[in-house]
This record gives sequence, structure tokens and C-alpha cells, in this order.
Amino acid sequence: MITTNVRIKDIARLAGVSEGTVDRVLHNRGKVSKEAEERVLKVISSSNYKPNLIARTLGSNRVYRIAAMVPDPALDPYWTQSAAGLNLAREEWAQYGVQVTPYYFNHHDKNSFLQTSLTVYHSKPDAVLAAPLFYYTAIPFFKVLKENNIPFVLFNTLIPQAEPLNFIGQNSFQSGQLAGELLFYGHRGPCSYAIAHVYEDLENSPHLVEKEKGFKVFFQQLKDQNNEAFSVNLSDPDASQFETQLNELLASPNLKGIFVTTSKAFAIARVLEKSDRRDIRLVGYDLIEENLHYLRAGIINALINQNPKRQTTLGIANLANYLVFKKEMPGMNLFPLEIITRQNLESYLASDIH
Amino acid sequence: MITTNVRIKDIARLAGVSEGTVDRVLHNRGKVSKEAEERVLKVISSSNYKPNLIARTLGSNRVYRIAAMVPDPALDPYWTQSAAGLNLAREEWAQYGVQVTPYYFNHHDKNSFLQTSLTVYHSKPDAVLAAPLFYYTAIPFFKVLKENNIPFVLFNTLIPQAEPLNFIGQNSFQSGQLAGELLFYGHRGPCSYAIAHVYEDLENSPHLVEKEKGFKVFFQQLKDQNNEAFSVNLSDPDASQFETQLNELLASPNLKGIFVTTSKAFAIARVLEKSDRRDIRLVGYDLIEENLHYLRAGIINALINQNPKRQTTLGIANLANYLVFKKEMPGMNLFPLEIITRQNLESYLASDIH
DNA sequence: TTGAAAGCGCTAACAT
DNA sequence: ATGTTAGCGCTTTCAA
Repeated sequence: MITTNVRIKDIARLAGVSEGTVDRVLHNRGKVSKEAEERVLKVISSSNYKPNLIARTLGSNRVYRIAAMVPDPALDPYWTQSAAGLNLAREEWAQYGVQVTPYYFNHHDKNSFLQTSLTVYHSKPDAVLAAPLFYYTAIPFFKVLKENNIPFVLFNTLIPQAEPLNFIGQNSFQSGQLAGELLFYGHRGPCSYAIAHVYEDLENSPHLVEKEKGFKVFFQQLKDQNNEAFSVNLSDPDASQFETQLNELLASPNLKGIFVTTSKAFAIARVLEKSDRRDIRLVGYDLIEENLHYLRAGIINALINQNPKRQTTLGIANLANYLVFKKEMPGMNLFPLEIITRQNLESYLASDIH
Repeated sequence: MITTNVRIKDIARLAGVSEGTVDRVLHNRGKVSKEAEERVLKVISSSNYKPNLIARTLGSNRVYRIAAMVPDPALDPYWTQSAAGLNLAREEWAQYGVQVTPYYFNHHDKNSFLQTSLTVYHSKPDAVLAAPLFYYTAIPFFKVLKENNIPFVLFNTLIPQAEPLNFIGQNSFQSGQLAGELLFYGHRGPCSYAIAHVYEDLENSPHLVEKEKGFKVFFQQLKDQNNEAFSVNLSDPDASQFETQLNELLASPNLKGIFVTTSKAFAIARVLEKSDRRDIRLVGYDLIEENLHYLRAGIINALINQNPKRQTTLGIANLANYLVFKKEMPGMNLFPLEIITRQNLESYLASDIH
């Protein structure tokens, strides 16, 4: 038998009221006289009452619907991992009466984001999890959610003005600094390092700009003045000019490394391999299949893992705990900057704790 | 309302028996006629019945006692993290009727381990979580647990013969390889690297021997024949001869790096700092305060995080899920090899997802 | 061997 | 405004 747990029944007895009244006080459902409320609160605070969450869910078997607004995994391998996390979370929380519905948008199409946000809104969800890739398009959407008291959690891209209940992601500035170290480690000047934006809409991606800042600051902070960092914008890797642009970059004097701010390092690795430039270090993001190949081959030197799968499972878990168990939510979940090299890659792939 | 979940009641109706009978079949409690059992099983298999775990715990409110056998955190900062994880898990699982009791032993005293194991055994726990630091002393203990059908989970040190329900830790061989890369990255020969065992009982620590193997194999696999790896045993850092031994090591020709197989890198960093040997790279384990200081100062180049806190929380979670919810347990939880450098350290410290 | 029924702690609908 | 009560799905005891 669980030893000495105080239950609602106990509180009711001690306060001289009924269980119903205690429940009303606990959940601010109103219709309680001041005196009764006062007595109940007093008993509660002096009794370290902890609600039995198990019984709570069993008792109220209502269903909560969470809408998850994420980029279409069919259009970019990076987002398949987010989708996988979503599925995991959906299964895990189903037994608690939480229904998770994904709503996909095209991550290169602002308008698709807008349309999807409308669909989400009209579905009248109990909560929303979203990757707000389009900064300016997203803001009004979240304003509406706020007005309608629909709690929402953001991941991937931080939009402070949106005032989400919770944000999940990494410190992009630190991430850029780390990339700097990974490229520079063991080198001695004069060295030059490029930060490459591959087919990115920087205007709408404050986190990528932050990465760039961190990267540049890393080199500024070195005592050695011989090192330089500069940024360059590249086109869609599938476009014809991509290789030309890249070869131009590769001709830069003293170029020792390239930092790709997204999961697109493989596109650069492809060219590096072709032109046999083994002197150029390459650092990028995320454990997608295309990158792993080049990491194993030693063409990509390191990847920083953003853990997209965990981002979505945690996002759903946060919302589900909030809705079902009325648990508090941290304002932010910053993920560690995981360094993946050829030597520890397999340990990450084999591990199921992430 | 949760839509179409089949309950025990439904199965009972379909099989034409009572709920009690279904329950007996589900849990092999016996006292069921062959015919009844058959009918119930048929209905179950054709109905994708999933037990409601929530209701399960509510219904049977029995208490489970888990004994956690770990090194005394007062004697070594490394083990404070394990203890912290234990406390976290204890609080988390209390509401499910799981009582976690720590039993501490002296990690340098075989006899203390033996004594503690007896105490644990006599407490008649429902399950055991243990860090079996003393290989040979541990084996008979686990044999007894097996005989008494007491489920147990091991972490930190893998003892396959003990046949635990589950093991939690890292792949030590890969870990050694990774250390090799971290020390070698960017160097060109001739280079020599030492693997230092600081006050270790190698006989009883197969995982440390594995690290050494991996480390040496890393250098053997380099095409470059100029590099060499060798091992050295050092005394207790508090003993007078420690510094002498270390200085001897530091005089080795072409020495470029030292790999410490435990959390004791700080002891070597101390001497490195004193003798101003900034040319020696240092790689060790774990985010204990003493190490962090030298990592921030750039004297330790990288730490591999073994995540001791997570090891114990997961160990308890595994056992608790097994006992309370009758969930299956994976045979092994291998943790990823987390690389911590000066640049991503803060991101790990700030993160609460580990 | 089987069925009936009382609870686990909480919620929510209903009476008062 | 307050109390009473019937569940939620499962376990477990007791009687048959």
C-alpha cells in the first residue's frame, strides 16, 4: 500500500467540506465561497498534497487535439526526422487521450505556410506545435493563437515576439562559435574560413544569421590576427550555377574550411570530392543520410547535431503534460550542441536515448 | 471521449466470460479452464487489445522497492552525478509507488562492495540497480539475485556473465578510438600519445581495458606509421610520487597528447599547467567541476561525457516501467559518445534535456 | 473454476 | 454555493 499519501478526500475532511468543493478550488472552477476556499487552501498548503496524476487522467477521459505544423518531410530529408519524432510522440501519448495531427507546409513557400496556418487555426486545436520558418508570415498567426488562448510551442526557429509558451532549439550564436573551433582546431595561420548559406532565405531566418555572427566572433576572439572569416551565399544545389559559384569560392586564397549553416553540407562535399580538395575542412549540421556518407568518407569533418527528432517529441511531451497533467512548462529547452565526427557517429546512431 | 478502445469488459463480453477470468488469462494467474482460456485468447488476438497502463497502476496500488547500489558520492565527485540522477528518479517515480533506496559503497574497497551487496540482498528488494565496479566480487552477488528472481540492471561497467536484464553505458572500445582522434586531429607525425591510468584497478575494470584497446587500434589504423600509442599506470594523484611519475612521462620524446581513461584528467592538467606544457593535448572523461576548470582554461582539450546522471535515471526508469507497467526492457542502452569542448560546454551545462 | 463487486484517486454531472 | 455520486479501466478479494 502506498503509505501516507494525502488525497482529495483527506483534504475535504480536514477542511470540513466535500470532495467536489476541493476539486473546484484546485481547478479554479469557481462557485466556491470565500470562506470555504480559504479553509481548503490552508489545509492544502499545510499538507503537501500532491495530486495523483494517474487518477487524474483516468477520471477525466477527455481528448486533447494538438496540431503540429511542420515542413513537409517529403520535400527535404532534414524534416523527415522531425516527422519521425512526431509519430513517436503521437503513439506515446495516444493512451492519454492526446491526438497529434501533423500539418505539412512547403518550407520554401511562404504562401504554403500561410495557407497551412489557416487550416490549423480552423481545426480549432487545443494546442499547437510549430516550426515557424517564415518569420514575418508567422507573427500574425501566433498573435491570433494568443488571442484565442490556444497554447503553442515553437521549435527550430526562435521568434521571441511570438511569446510561445516554450521554445525548443539550440543557441545559434554558440553553435556558430563551435563551428569556428571545429574548422580551426590545430591549424596555424594565415587561414581563411567561409560560412556558406546554401539556398537560404536569410531575411526570414534569424537563427542562421546568429550562427554567422557566432562564427565570425570566434575568429575575432583569437589572439592570432592571421585568420579571417567571411560569408557567401550559394544557390540551390540543383541549379546549374551552384558548382560554378562553389569553385569560385574554392579558389579563395588560404581557404582552409567551410561552414554550412544548414543540413546541406553534402552538396558542398559532393563538389569537394569531385575536385579532390582534401585540404578543405567542412562542418555542417545534422545526421541525414547524405551527410553521413561524406562524414564517414572524411570529407565532412564534423556535424553539429540539432536533434530534430527529439525537438518534436519534446515539444509534444511539453504540450501533452501541460494539457493532460496541468504540469508547468519551462520557457525554453535549449539543446546541447552535439559534435558528431566519424569516430562517435556510430555511437549516436546506435543509441536510442535521444 | 477516447474513441474505440477495447477494454477488459469488452473482451469478457465477447468471450462470454467475466472480467475476472480475462484478467486471470492476461496475467497467467491460473485457475482458468482450457476452454475459457482459449476463447479469451482468441478474442484478445483478434481485437488488438492494449491494456490501459494508467488504470493498471491505479487499480493495484502496490509498492515496489528498488535498491540502488552505487559508489559513495562523498568519496568521489564523479559519483555525485549518479547520486543526483538517483534522487531525481526517486522523486519522479514515488507517485507510482516505487521506492528507490540508495546503498553506498567505497569504490576503492572491494570489501565494502561485498558488505553492501549483502545488505542489499537482505533488504529483499523487488529489483536492483548496480554499478558493479568490482568485477570478480560482483559475479557471485548477481548469481544469487538471479536465483532469487530479483531483476537487476547494471550500469557503468559491463559484466556480460552476470546477465543483467539491461545494461546502461557506452561502448568503451569506440570511446578509446574517439579519444585517439581527439588527440590526433590536425597533427602530423612523428607523434606519440600516452594513455594514462590514474590509480586504477585494471584487473577489475574491463571497460578501462577496452578503452585502451580502442585507443591503440585507432593509431594502428592510421596509414601514417609515424604515430605511436603507449600506456602508463600512475599512482593516486594525492600520493607524492604522482608528480614524479608524470614528469617522467612528460619527458617522452614526441609526446603530443595524453588520454585519461577516467574522470581524473584534472590531476594531470594540474601538473601540465604548473610545468607550462601547452604543447600536450589532454583528453579525459566527464563534466565534473575540477575538469571544467581546466577545459575552460584550454588545458584539457576535450572531455567525453559518460552522462552518469542520465545513466541512473534511465536505470530506475527501466526497472520502474518493468515493475509497474510490465513494460519490456531493452537488453542494452548504449549512450552516445558526447564530445565536450570549451565551445559547446556551456550548451551542455545549460541544457536540461539530459 | 468462475463471477460479482469493491475499490484505486480523481473528475464531472447532477441534485440540492 | 455545496454535496453526492457514478464512472474511468483495471486489480483483487470474496463468495459461489
